[in-house]
Amino acid sequence: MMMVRKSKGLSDRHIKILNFLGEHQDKGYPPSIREIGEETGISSTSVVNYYLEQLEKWGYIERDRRISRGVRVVPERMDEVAHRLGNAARASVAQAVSMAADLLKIPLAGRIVASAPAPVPASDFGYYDQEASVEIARSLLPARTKMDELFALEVQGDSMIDAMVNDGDIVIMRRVESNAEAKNGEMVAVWLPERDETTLKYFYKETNRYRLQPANPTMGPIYVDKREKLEIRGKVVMVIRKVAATAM
Amino acid sequence: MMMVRKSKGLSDRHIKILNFLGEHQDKGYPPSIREIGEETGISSTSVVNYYLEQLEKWGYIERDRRISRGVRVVPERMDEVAHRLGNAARASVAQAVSMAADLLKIPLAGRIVASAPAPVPASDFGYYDQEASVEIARSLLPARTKMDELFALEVQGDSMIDAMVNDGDIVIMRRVESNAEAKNGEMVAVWLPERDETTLKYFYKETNRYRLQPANPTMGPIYVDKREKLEIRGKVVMVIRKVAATAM
DNA sequence: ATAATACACGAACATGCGTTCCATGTCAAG
DNA sequence: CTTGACATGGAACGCATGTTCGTGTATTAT
Repeated sequence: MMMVRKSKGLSDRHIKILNFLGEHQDKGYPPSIREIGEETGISSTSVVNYYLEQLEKWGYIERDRRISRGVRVVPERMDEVAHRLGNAARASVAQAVSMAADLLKIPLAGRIVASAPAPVPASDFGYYDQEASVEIARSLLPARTKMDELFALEVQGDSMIDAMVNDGDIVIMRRVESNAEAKNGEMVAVWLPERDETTLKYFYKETNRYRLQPANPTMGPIYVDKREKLEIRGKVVMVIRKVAATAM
Repeated sequence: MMMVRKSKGLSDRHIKILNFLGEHQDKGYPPSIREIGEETGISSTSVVNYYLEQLEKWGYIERDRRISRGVRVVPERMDEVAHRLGNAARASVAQAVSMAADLLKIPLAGRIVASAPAPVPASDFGYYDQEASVEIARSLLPARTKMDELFALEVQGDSMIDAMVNDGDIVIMRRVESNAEAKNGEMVAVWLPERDETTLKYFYKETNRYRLQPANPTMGPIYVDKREKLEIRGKVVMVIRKVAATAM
């Protein structure tokens, strides 16, 4: 009689480690044993090594013992684990697999209008149907941008001219989980529930208020008292305008 | 502000190192200084370090000094060097795996300012081995766009706000051979020699004058008498704005 | 000729980082 | 209760690797 081996292994710690390895690929180099331990709450390097040896034996990772940070995930086996990871992790893993892609397919989440909150894809969006998507060369984005944080919106109406954005423009946005993620000086899409208004503005947190600065330098800022509700729907990463002949 | 580096300065050893860094990516982790030295025929680690510092200063690689093997190539800069490498190397370096016709590499011809005629690439430029280019997904452009007609300009200064184009924006343009090619309602870059002014406007030919209509609907048109010189430098196809946090 | 640069080497040094060994805790089988 | 396979920590050890420094050699400007 053998012990109760939890149905072939992959404990919570295994998962955490695999997850971290996947996410870490963006950095361009693998993590060290100590970094893995720190991230996964394992204090001893020997324990991390213990798990890495198992993962290697089971074929989830490959290691090069002669070398610092000589560890890498085996992409084929990652799919097998994907359902036990968060979606973000899955995306980062999947991205790592086809890392050669110079072209990012960014889901088009909907339209942004001044009079309604900007649509934001659910953070747990399963497989984004590429029905509607915008393709962007990776070279246009800051290095190390995670594609699973990005989505696109089409601007409707010309009420955002103060942001130098017009009807038909496409804004590429990065999802934010909370208002706190927005740093001063970043351009964000803000929803002001009490005014029923969405605008694109540079965001500045001041003492007792928020300052929302239009991109157009000839226009003045608007101020929002901190007691007023304010919801940041995303950070603006890029604006694309397809210029077509217009009849006037 | 994006500066373009003269390809001068990249010695044979720089190239070799970049090449090796690119090829080594397959292994899943970056090489060590000593490995780089061994591969490129440099016996001293300090010399390798010497070159890595230069490459970092010039923006070809990024380093994390705290970390072993903490070096990574900057993909955007790599294809700039690709033509100096062999084919095999190019594949691994530029990761041109899916470099199908999905991605257009548009030469960045220079800058457009209000006070000078917009630069236009020579119509006979066969090889664009320019260091500077912008990559655009073909899906963003109208079908059947000939890529050899396209070029890109970076906007300098905020004097084109009336066209909803600001400092740092990139405009993708289509070359025109003569003024006659511009049709009513198309947005063009116009050079007005008698006023020493370049502007981006919607173009309309009227009875005795040209009407140049700003993209911003809140602003009025300007009129140019047909006797005045007017030179159309290109048609605007697309405007791209990379939004970055700004300190204000 | 002298001085200033840019390149190049190799050795010494300081850390980074993986490995190994030992102690401890847990739990189920005998 | 004892045993033994696992799981976990912690610390020491030692090779791996980046950094610094002294020195040497061309090339070019003064």
